[in-house]
Amino acid sequence: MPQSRPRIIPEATVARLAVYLRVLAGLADGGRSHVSSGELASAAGVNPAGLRKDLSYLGPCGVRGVGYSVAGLRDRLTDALGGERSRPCVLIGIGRLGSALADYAGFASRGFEFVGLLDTDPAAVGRRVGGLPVRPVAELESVVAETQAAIGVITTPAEVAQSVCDRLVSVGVRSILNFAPVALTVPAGVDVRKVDLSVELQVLAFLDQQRHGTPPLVAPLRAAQGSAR
Amino acid sequence: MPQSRPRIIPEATVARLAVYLRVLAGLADGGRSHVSSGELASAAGVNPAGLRKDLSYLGPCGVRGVGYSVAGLRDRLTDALGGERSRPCVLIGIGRLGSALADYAGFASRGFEFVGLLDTDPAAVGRRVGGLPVRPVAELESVVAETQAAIGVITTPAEVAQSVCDRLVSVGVRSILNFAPVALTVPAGVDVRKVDLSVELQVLAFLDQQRHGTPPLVAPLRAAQGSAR
DNA sequence: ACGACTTTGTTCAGGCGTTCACAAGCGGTT
DNA sequence: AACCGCTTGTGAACGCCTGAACAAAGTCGT
Repeated sequence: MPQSRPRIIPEATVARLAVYLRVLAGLADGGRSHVSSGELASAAGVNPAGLRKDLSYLGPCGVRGVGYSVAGLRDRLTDALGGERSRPCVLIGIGRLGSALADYAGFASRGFEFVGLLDTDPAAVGRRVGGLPVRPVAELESVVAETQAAIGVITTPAEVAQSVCDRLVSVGVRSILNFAPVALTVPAGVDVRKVDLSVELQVLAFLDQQRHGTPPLVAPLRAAQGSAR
Repeated sequence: MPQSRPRIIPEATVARLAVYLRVLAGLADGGRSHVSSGELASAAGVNPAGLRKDLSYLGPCGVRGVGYSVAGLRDRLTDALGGERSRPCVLIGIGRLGSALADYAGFASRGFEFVGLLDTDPAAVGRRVGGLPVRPVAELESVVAETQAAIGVITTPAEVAQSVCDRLVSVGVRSILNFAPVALTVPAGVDVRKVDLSVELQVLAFLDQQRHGTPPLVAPLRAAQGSAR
């Protein structure tokens, strides 16, 4: 028997699998029973061949000549991405961004449930956000212990992000989503993903400048060089 | 003399340059005059050699044996990423996430200024968010024309994101940052960057399950897989 | 029942990004 | 003035991911 199931899946593929899953959920709601790789790829914004390669990491999921069963593939992807069980998350830093995340419906529908909201600001503590009371950040350790939170989301100012991260790790959180604009250092065995909104805008600005009207910007020290394009 | 200046800069490098710039700004505030690649790389969470390679796309920026001038490198990066001029942005979809972005201080400090906030909800229109009044989305075209907005940020529900995107493109916006969970299709010459919060969480969930739930299946040839990232 | 069409799954080559290792260059010291 | 240590900048190898072509397989029509 081939034990080819637990093939290692590239991280880039995992991210796309999550996108496919969302598209499939929409198709299932629309009553579709089958999809071709071409249609799925177009809806997800990727290459059809790449999509088939991504899915092939899960083993054969489709029927040749027909396509993929929407419900079947959805279930298989759900499984591969961690099942349907609810994943408890704690969120530290209930500012505007934190509040927005706390009651973003897109999380709950995918099995991510916020079970703890923490903030240092006494004015924020006690407020209810998304049906949950904000608690003082001093209770971080006890909240994680009570709720068995598996994922920590950091939306604090940059200065305190590392200390919050350290405290999360110390009580057993191994998955961290970081919105603070700093590079967190964590011990091996802990996964950190960083979302950096300013960087996204700055990449767009760079691409626009590069493509559009590239003025011959040159360092004042060196002589001017042509800016071909 | 080599005229190697307009080397193409990989997009991944551009994203990291933005991170270096932020770290340098912090160092400059702290009064530091010089940094080594090692220290900068550690603060940015990347490999020192990779950092030097990234910077080398801009031409020689450092002094051998000494390091990089904090102020000098900061200015050079600022220039490379589009200068210091303010970039006007419009934001469509003033829900909780949109409101959070609208007065996020991190954008303004990097030259990104929201000049138009748009929403369909009549209850939202007229509210002031971050010192700017919310206007009806019907005025999208005129707002972009008035303000010469260069970047569009979409935080609408998924269903209307494509139509908003089309309208932005039709009035000349060439850079779009999309928070809606759909793949936008745009004509050539338009750049779209997508931020997908659910996907980030789902990747974390997958990595956790993979590491935590399957010890014996996959051969741990590379033991102690560190996940520094 | 058979053939042809459709669509998947896989294999192969190409490009890109990352990492390591070394030579070049500058400042400080004797 | 020359040497030495330190740091940058770059060239090359490695691995990963992406994109395209091909074979396998199942279904529909006749």
